[in-house]
Amino acid sequence: MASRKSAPMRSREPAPKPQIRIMFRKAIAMGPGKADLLEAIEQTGSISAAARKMRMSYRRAWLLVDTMNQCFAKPLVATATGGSHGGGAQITDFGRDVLRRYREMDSAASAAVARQVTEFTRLMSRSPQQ
Amino acid sequence: MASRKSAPMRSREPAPKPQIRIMFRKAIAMGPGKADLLEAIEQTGSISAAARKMRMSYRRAWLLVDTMNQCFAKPLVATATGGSHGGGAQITDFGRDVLRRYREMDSAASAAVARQVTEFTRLMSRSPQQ
DNA sequence: ACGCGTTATATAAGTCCGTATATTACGTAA
DNA sequence: TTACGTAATATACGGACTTATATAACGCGT
Repeated sequence: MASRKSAPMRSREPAPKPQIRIMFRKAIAMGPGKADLLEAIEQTGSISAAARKMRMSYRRAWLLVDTMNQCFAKPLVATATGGSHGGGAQITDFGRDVLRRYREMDSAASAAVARQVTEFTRLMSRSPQQ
Repeated sequence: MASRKSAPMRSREPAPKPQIRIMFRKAIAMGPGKADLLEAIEQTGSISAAARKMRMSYRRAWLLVDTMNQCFAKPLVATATGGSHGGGAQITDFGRDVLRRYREMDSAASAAVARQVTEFTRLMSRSPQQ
């Protein structure tokens, strides 16, 4: 038998949804994961707390923030070391603007294909793969 | 210094573009790469020739086809072994319909966010990262 | 002075994805 | 019967990504 690595595992219901990814050269400047991370940083006030909330390693979260900050004209996240709580991170006004624009694009794209996605779903498999 | 794996390498101009990915459980049932592979199979008549054309291994192309065929209600690609040319693969009528619908969704989503993407581009970095 | 929590960085280990390669099965043509 | 090109499958290897872990720097509170 083949290794079947590509076979879809049963995990959750089919949820076809368009994804918006803003590419900058070879890097993903903004996408679903980075947008969620930005919101988590805004809510928690630090990269490490956001990472814990999103169940990812601090290193990965830091790299995602680093990529975002480098891809855009100005930082989306401002960080500080030391202080009463050891430091922290906050989303900048510029970052809030980028996030808002991204969410708007995501909504617009989803709305534009909503009906087609529904029709598409009917074409997909129902029986569990062996 | 950090490993900087996430830093964007200079390769080509920024080309922000929304990507449509149709998820089926944890697998990508249809996306840009699979759509292109379907077209290559249609043009060449075999998985192996399509793989060569797309500069990917036969194994990868076969796995992508396997995933597509398992994610949908009916096969998108029909294969045959043996015969005058050793066999081959062809896109089914169902596959053509899925591909057409996917292309339509992709166009609709791109058109819906075209202007916002243009504005977004202005927010991105211009200087090459160090 | 010391402790604390975070940023920032380095290193090691494991996982996942991809290519490369080899093998078998298959059906038609010569 | 043999040769041929492809599908289908298995294994090994390498690279990229992810986590885990450790360490240093930092600045404020006690």
